[in-house]
Amino acid sequence: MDLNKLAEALIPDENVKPLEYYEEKYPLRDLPKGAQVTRLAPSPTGFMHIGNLYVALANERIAHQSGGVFYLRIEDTDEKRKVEGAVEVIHASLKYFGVAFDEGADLCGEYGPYYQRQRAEIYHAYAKELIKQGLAYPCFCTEEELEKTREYQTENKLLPGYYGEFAKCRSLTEEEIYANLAAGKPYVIRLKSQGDVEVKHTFHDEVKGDITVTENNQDVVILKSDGIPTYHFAHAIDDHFMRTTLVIRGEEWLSSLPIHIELFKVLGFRLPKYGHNCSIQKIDGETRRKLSKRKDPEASLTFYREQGYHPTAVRTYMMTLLNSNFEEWLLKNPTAPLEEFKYSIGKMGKSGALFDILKLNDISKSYMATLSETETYDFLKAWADEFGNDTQKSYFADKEYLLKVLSLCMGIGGKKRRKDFICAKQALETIEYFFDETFAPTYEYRFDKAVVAKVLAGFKNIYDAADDNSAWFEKVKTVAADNGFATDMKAYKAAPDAYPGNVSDVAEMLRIATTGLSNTPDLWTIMQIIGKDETIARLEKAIAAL
RNA sequence: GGCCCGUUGGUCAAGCGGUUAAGACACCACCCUUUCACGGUGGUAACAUGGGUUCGAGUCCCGUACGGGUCACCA
Repeated sequence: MDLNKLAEALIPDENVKPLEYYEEKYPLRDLPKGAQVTRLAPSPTGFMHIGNLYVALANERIAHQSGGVFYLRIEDTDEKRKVEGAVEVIHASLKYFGVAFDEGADLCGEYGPYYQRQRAEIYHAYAKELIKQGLAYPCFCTEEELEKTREYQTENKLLPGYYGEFAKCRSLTEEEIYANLAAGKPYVIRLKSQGDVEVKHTFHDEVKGDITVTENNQDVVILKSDGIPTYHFAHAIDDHFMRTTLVIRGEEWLSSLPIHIELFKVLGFRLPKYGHNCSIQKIDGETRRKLSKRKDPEASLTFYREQGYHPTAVRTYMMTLLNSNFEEWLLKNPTAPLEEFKYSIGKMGKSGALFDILKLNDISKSYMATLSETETYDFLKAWADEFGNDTQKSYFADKEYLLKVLSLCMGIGGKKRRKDFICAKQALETIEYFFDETFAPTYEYRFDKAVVAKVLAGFKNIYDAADDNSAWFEKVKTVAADNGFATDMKAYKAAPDAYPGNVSDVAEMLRIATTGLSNTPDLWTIMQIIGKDETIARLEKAIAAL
């Protein structure tokens, strides 16, 4: 068979350039020794998974730490999954979490285009070359035919797929091929695999260590019937010409690694290094599974923006999942920028980690406690402007008042900062009681209504907004004593049964009455902030509600 | 089902043939404290399982179980 003629019939020369052209156009990058070129290559589905951030962060760290390049390539070879505006979503959401690309889609760069659909010519040039070499061929099999052989294979417990004797179109005669073409039959281009599944090699994965990989024997499709490459083929071509040195990607790719190895080999390209990371999982009843786009809101990056998690907190949490020695570093360098941490690919977990929102919350709280009240104000305001409801937005009308509230809740000026805020949404919800329009208490006391009534009334009668903190507390004690509650904690602990309760319990009643909550910052300051009239009004309201 | 990967407290995890098996989150107790927090101290709690190899195994080997991934003209 005249392979040159076949290649020309399938992919005419006028549509492609000579191979040398591409090698010259995309030269080896001039980078310092040891610099890594990494990438993120998502499909433009418009949905950004937390796993995208995870793997993006890993790639970004490696590239920038080594003085290399981190770029964005859009894998838009699947028409069905494409969504308008998806690339903006990718940029916007990753940028929000502090991940920036050096080059790539919608940015400048010498190795583009960075959209795979725009690179058709390169794929065609190399597909043509493989055809010429007899390493690829057209396949006219229909979906039904493929389905039938698959059924036969499963029935007979054979390895399913298009390979060896099942690769019917491998042995098409020249006449048959041209007849099919003349008849206008749709076809794909398949790799003529040279591999043998019985042959195993050990392969060094940057994350998993030494693993065994079997040779590929599948005649995988490299060009679909619409002339668009499959992921596998595009991956080999793109990562070669974009001069990627290290591919960190999800472990779902591990099983197609043999295909990629063969593809790089037949194309004459040098294989990049690979690291396959595990996916983030979630416990669902008894079983753990991947965080699911459909079932788990926290799988989506937009979730964290909507909840108002600080991007740095999310990034910090991702780092703890990404590198096992990160937390230790963070403990020693609590205020250092995350970039100073020496990220190491070898320290990535080998097994899938469970997503732990409690841990995220803890990290968030600690991070929020490092902000000043004005930084917090700005952060909360930005969130409220975008996601808050109207009442939450109204909190920002009186900046001075809000700042006082924030400074109290954050423990500004105290010896140690409070850690009341997790995310913007939760923060605005916890300060609701400072605002009349959102003060909607459900009073839940741990004491008899009669006792509570006496305590509240007693306090109301002697309350004076002019009292300082200690004078104020003396009055709390007075009310406590009047109702038989212990005012001396030591005495109380020595004989707890001798009293109905202690000052702490009295303070709790007052706290619930004025805020609706049993857990708030310093009560005296709260009363100062909401003011005398409001304090009295709330006490009266609470008494009336009993 | 075949192939590949994995399995240390509830969770994230150190560990690289000899350790009282770190640390963090969560939980509990106590301390500090004029109330709520913060903080401090301490505590409960783990090497999936059965066989080897070895003077000695969480660490090496084999089997079993369980979990994950994958078997497309999707990425």
